[in-house]
Amino acid sequence: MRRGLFVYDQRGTELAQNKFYRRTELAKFFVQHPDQQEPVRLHRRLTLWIQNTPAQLNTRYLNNSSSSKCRWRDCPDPTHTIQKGFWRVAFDEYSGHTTQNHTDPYLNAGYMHLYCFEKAFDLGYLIHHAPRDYGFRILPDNRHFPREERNAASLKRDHPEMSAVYEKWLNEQSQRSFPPGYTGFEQINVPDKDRLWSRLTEEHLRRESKTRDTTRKTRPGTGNHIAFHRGNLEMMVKTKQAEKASKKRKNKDSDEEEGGGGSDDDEGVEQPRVERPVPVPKKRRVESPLESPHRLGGLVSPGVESPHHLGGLVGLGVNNTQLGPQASGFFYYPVPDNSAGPSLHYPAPPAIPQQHGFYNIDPALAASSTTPVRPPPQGPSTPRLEPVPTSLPRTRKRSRENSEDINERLSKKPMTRGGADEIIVAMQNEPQHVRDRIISAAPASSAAILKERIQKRVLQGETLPEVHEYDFDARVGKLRTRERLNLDATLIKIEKHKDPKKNNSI
DNA sequence: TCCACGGCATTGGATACGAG
DNA sequence: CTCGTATCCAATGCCGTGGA
Repeated sequence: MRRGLFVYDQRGTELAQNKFYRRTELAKFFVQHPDQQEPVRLHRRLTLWIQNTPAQLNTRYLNNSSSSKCRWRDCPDPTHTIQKGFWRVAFDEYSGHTTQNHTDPYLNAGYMHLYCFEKAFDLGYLIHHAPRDYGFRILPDNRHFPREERNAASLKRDHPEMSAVYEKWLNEQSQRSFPPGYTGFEQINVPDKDRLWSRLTEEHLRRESKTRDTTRKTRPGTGNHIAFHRGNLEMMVKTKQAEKASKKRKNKDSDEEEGGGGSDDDEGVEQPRVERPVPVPKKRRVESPLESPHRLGGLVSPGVESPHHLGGLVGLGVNNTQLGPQASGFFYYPVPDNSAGPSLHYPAPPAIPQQHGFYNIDPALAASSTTPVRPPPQGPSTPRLEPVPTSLPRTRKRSRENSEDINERLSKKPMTRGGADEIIVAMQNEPQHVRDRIISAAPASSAAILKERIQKRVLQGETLPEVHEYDFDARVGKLRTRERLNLDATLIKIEKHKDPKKNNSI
């Protein structure tokens, strides 16, 4: 087995950024992880959650928006973005822990569009048979987390009726029959209306408030929204590409007109335009025909793809000639909500070693770089107050992050003198334009306190940038006299309240 | 008081463009 | 070439308003 196929990020939690996988590779990941036998992976209990794509949770991921990319290499979207409104599948390798909320439920090994999953695999078959045959589960995400206010990824987030849609679709799947040796990792041809992504999207659109629909329609825009593509990722991508090509064409036309162009028009005869080819994304390897049955005859055969295309699985012992349902139409139904099938015994998670937050699955193994340790959530509410370490080279990104953190501090009212001192330290490593940006975003009252503290520290002999190097006056000047007096009085009160012994000492 | 509705704000992704 | 910024667009959340 090829080592290094599933490389994790530095924290060992998530598949490496910008790494995308072929169908066969994903199947390997689901069925038997290359490192399954290693001690660090003993806790691995893979569950694929069918879920909503939550909004405003990028800060919860390890690598912001990179974490939530679709991991299928042949995803129709060249950017692999799973946009809000699309359904997705989360690869939760440690579901025994996340379900109990002992680990952060938003830190998963990876994600896929549900659209892509259904295009790449036989979802209906795998939901029923994977627990017994392959040792992983596929479940609708209906979880409630004890330590979360809500499950923003829940299938039922917007409408509880989504569960019924899922159940209905699942029941329909049980009517299907399969040839011997069927693995479920085949690509199948099914009309869109019979895909789960379509059923869920249609129900979602049917149940959404009129307001949302009206808002969508009245907004200026291209119209390539969910009510148009209805969850069809390929349609969305193609429409977007066509719009882009059209826009470029228009721009080119107008440029030519402005520059006295149009001379090479064919005698005024209107010719059908040829769309410009959409640029191929970089670093995307050209696949061999064997890897994609679409390239073989243009279409997947109406039946199923030969399991031989899944050559990698044969070596894993998951060629399903023995495991598959010998009696066509037989379906194995082990998966009511949140339960495990008979072949899946998920042990109770270890005791929680701390009152709050999440914990590492196996602290003893945390030192290993490949340990699947889930770090505490990178909550947006935890501002970094330290200055950027001087050992790291200063970059625009770091400066921006630092200035954002400082601005967050500055926005907290009222600011104390101690707080102002911390911010001054944090700003020291930043160049003037960054300091200006911080100050310009600060409330006038906070800027006033900062100015006062800097003046005091300079007078005490500290080597700080001169006060005039901070663009305070624009901010402080906005404070009227009465406001300044009020601020001063408030400040004194705060300082007294914080430390009565030290009051008046500043 | 509750609820539906409508408007606006926020957030995040994509992209073009410019600076270093 | 990389990184940062500005802008546009879509989805979603929040909040005010008015009617029952």
